[in-house]
Amino acid sequence: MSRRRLPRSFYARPAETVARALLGKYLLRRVGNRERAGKIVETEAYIGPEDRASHAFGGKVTPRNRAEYFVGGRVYIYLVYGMYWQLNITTGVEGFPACVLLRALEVEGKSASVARGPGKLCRYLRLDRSFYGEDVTRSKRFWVEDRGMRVRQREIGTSARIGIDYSGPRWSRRKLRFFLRGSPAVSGR
DNA sequence: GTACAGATTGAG
DNA sequence: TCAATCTGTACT
Repeated sequence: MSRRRLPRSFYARPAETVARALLGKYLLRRVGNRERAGKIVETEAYIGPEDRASHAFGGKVTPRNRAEYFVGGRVYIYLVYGMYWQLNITTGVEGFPACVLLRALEVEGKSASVARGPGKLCRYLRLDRSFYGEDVTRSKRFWVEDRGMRVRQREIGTSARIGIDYSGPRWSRRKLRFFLRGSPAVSGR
């Protein structure tokens, strides 16, 4: 099986494009001499300073969200509800705040629910604050691989993003969530 | 300093 | 339906 780490150029595109393109790719996490891997089946795009649902709405910069402005291919991770980590990978160019939220993985040989949902995804891959700003194009402990899986457009479902009702009708309804139709690991209540 | 809500989850 | 649990942010 071909296993190619995704290069910087993959992430140097609009968040919406990258969010779609990440479906069917694999997240790899090295823990000691073991690896944990999972196929990405659900993502969301946060597309820039005009996106009311984004932590960087209006160009806001804080200690927590500054990584969202990093060049495409770096980790923006933060804690929600005081207990769950949320993994994002930045997209586009340095200085423009856009990213993709990784919401669910399908893990071979494991229950479909093991990494179903952004909090559980981070728990399964053991990702936390120490990965803040990690460069996934270079990191030895965390990266994304293309294993040659082809995803057809019609296999991709879209919907409004989850949990961002505070962002107003225009942005909360926009279809910036992407998922592989039929995957048992896709979240949703 | 204090109050409050959040890109969620699992129990009841 | 609700509480856990804690940080960033707004406001006193």
